[in-house]
This record gives sequence, structure tokens and C-alpha cells, in this order.
Amino acid sequence: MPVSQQDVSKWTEESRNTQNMETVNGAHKTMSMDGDNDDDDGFNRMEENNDDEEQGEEGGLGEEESLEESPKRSGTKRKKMTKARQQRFKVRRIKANERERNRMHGLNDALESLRKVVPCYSNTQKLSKIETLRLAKNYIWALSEILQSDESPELMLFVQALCQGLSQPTTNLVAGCLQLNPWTFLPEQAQDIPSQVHQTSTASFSLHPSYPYPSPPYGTMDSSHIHHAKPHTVDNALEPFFETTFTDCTSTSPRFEGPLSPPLSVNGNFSYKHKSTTEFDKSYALSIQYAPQGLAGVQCLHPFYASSSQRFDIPMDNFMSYETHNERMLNA
DNA sequence: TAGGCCATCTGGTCCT
DNA sequence: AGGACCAGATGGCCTA
Repeated sequence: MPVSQQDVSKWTEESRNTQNMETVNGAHKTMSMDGDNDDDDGFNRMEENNDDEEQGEEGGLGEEESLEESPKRSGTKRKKMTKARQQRFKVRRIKANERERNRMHGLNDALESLRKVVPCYSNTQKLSKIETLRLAKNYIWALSEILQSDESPELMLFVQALCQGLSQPTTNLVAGCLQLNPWTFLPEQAQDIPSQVHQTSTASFSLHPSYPYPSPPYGTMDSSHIHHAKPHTVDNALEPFFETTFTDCTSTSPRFEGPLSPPLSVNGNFSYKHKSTTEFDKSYALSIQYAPQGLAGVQCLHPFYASSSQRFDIPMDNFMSYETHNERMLNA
């Protein structure tokens, strides 16, 4: 770990007694070279350092708390590292490592719980930690805006809000969970899509000016933009469909009560960079085809139809395929 | 093979 | 003194 002057200035006399600059830098030169969870490693290093600093010291218990002048730094005092003291450090370090592991496991458990309540969850495609946090942040923010606006949220804007700042794979996953084509709500992607698709889908949605892209730095999200949400000037061809969809969901689909339904793998299905429109359509169709038991197999949260964050499954029959969507748009 | 993600170790700091 | 929390460093694993 690089040690700055500021860090050095923070050191207390006590810390200097147990570890000077050279010790710190030396430790990091050799730290974690094996990575095999050998708890003795750090203490072996400590002992090596101590060997350098305790020349001729035999480690009697009675000398444990005595102080001596450091031979390497004038004016600094450090405690003798006796065998007993080394042993105490070793035990303390082992215990600290275990606590740290448990702490991180608890953190990971909490993160896993969070993964299960954000809008899309897949057992096969686990969101990374950072993406989980980003999606959760977007989700909370979107929900709060919906509450404040007191209006029926439009799905496209809702998904846009969810996907702010998310990586391409995560955006694909969210899109897959909501059975949307990410081309239709990500402006930067829309620049690269084939013209045919662009004309038939993306151009139909006027991206809301209050959803700038790329997203602002995290934590600085402007909370005003949904208040400014203007009604769509261009009819969203999906909107009536989704209104029906979610209405149907509440009436025909069982509410989420038990274990998660089988996940729908959307891995790569929305990747557009190396696929023609036809290929895209095929992969999209495949993603639907492999959805188990006629259900989407994913669990989606829509704040307007799933109050209190209740999860529900969206029947596959309620979804319009990408081809169907394109046909409708072409015929419109 | 590079890059992303992750688990783990570690030392420093703050608090009880 | 010891625990909680944090951030840096490192190596392993996986994927494009």
C-alpha cells in the first residue's frame, strides 16, 4: 500500500511503535504472493520484520512491554516483539481475518437479497455487485418519482430509468426480463442499429429529454425529471399492449409467493453489434422459445401493478414478439 | 491474452 | 484491547 505523507502524519506513536514505514512498504512488497489463504503468511512477514528489528532479543515474557529505541529511526520507539507478543498478534490476525470473511459474507448475503428484489432476477445470470447496486438505485429512484408524480408510469420511461448507467449485459438482462428490445429505449444503441430497425422501432419513441445519456454521476441524479415528464407526443405502440399486459398479469397470473420461477436466459440475445436484424429476431425468438412452461420464466416488478414490491410472473402469451412488434410498427 | 469480477488478506482508523 | 469498518493489494476464475 502506498503510504503518503498524510498517512504518515496520521500515525500515532503507538502505531509507529509496532510498525514503521519500512515495515509497511516491505509487507506490501511480499503481501498475498501465494493467495492460498495461508494465515501464517502475514505473521511470517511480521516475524521477518521483527527479526530485523530485534537483533539479539530473546523474547522473554518479562520484557514484553518494554520500549527500546529503533535502530533504524532515531526518535521512534517501538515495543519489542517477543515470541508471546508475536503469538498474540498471530492469533489476533487470524481472528480478524475470520471476522472480515464473515463480514464480507454477510455483505454478500445482503447483496444477494437485494438482487432478488430488483426488477429482474436470474439464477443463471447473476448481476455483479456494482450492477446490482446501480440497478437498485435506479429502481428506488424511479419508484420514488412515480410516487411523487402520482401518475401511471409508462413502461418505456420506467425501463429507461432502470437502465441508466448500467452496462450493456445488464441492460440486456433488464430488457429481457421486461421482454423489451433494448434498441427501443437506449439512444446510444439506437445509433448503431440497422436502419430498418431504427425506423420501425426506435424512431417511434421520443426519448424523454429528462433522461440524459450517459447518466449523471451516481448520487447526483436529478430528481425532477419525472415531474417534467411530458405526455408522449408520439404514440407509443407498445403502451396499449403493455397496459393490457400488466392488467392481465394482475388478473391471470399467480402472484409470487414461493421460490423464484425458472430463469429465462437472455444471454446475448439482445446483442446487436454483430448480428443482423434477422439474426436478432432469431435470437429473440429463441429467448422466448426456451422460456419454460409457457411463462416468461422471469419475474418482473412493475410498480403500478405490483404494489408493495410484490413480484409476479408475466405470462408469455401476453408478450408480443419482436417480429410482431416490428410488423405492427411497419403497418402503423 | 486482457479485462472484469471476486474472495481474501492486510494494516489503518475509529469506537467502545 | 479488541471489534467494526474501510481501502489497497493480490491472485484466481471466467469470458470475449
